[in-house]
Amino acid sequence: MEAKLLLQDHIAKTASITDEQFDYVYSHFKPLFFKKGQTIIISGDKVDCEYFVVSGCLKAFFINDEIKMYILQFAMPTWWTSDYSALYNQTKATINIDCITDAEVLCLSNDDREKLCKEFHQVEHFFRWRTNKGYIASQKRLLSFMNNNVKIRYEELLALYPQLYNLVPKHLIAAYLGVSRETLSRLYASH
Amino acid sequence: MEAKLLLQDHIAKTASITDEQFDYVYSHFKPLFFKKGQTIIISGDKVDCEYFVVSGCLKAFFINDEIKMYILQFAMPTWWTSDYSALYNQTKATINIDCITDAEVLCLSNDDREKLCKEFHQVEHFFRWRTNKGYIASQKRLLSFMNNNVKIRYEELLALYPQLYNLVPKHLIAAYLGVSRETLSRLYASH
DNA sequence: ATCAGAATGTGATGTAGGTCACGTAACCAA
DNA sequence: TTGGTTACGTGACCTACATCACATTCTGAT
Repeated sequence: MEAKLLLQDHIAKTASITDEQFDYVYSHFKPLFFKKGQTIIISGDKVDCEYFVVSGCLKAFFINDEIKMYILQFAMPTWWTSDYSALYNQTKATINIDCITDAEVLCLSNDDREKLCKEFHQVEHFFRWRTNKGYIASQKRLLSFMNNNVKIRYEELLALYPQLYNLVPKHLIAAYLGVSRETLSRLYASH
Repeated sequence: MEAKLLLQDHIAKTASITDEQFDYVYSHFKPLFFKKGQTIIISGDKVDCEYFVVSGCLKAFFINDEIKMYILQFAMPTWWTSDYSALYNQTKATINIDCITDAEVLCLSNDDREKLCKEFHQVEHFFRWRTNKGYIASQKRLLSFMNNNVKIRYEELLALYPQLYNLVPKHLIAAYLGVSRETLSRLYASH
């Protein structure tokens, strides 16, 4: 689907704004096209924008000791991603975001988001709900981390995102689950 | 501090509303007083409200297999708590909330929150930011879970909430860290 | 004051998952 | 086509933490 329509549909699910209002809102988004492997945010960067994924798949990840990688989020179409901690607190990025596949995203600056939220009550409403869903999902994942072993977490992940299995290399799935690639590999083996 | 003032100050940090507006907003909150050990939400309940802590300390926790407890949140004064997943999705509670100490809370129903958000743009603004901060904190805790061992997580927790050490029993701290009480005890020993 | 139930400490032992090492297969790019 | 990088599997071994068992406070209700 075209970027503009995808975003409009996405917003329409939680907020009612007119076509004219949406045109204005949309004018603040900048379409960007990335190739597989390209970097969007690197740790240490200044972070100005958040990103709405139109197509492709991104990963938001943290690198520890220059060695281990932990994936915070796979960002698929209609998902939003950024280093929100850096974005809202105006600090340097501590995580990285790059492209697992070729990707099209819509970029919205922090200033523009706040401006739009101020101008349109419905836009503020939309962003409240979006964040809310993210918060609930994050709590759920945290609980799963504490409560479930790797095998169950792996099955949960595949149930939630069946596409991932064929889309992203297994060692990235391991990095999302917070487990070594060897352990994940042995999990398959035992079926 | 008095409940009303505490809430007003808390909201004023992110949203500007007049005294008259706040009086109206506040009229939707119901003050509740609980004794140590009392239960606020039990798994399986219908969840209608969220709670703003005025004094005391609550815990939001999950029980697995009727045996193991995992603490999602210690709720201290000016914190909000509820089973947000159940509250927003209108499903039954999957977590419990009870009182670690005597506590005073202000109760706000889901319907009233949505009503107030609709009536006052600034209230919607406030709740967007509150949720945002929660989301960022949750992501940070998730990362810490993946990245750090128990000792570091324990030190992080005490750095963040020094009061906890004397306020809550150690086995609850263990349940927050997602570790057995024995392991936590041995951590102290090694100093 | 007393007694039951929490909370805490500590040893012995088990285990999930990490780390290291090595091999093979797939995928580009020149 | 070839050579290099990335992905993936698998064995041997290690370690952080869980579990179980029991002893020792501490605390709160009668």
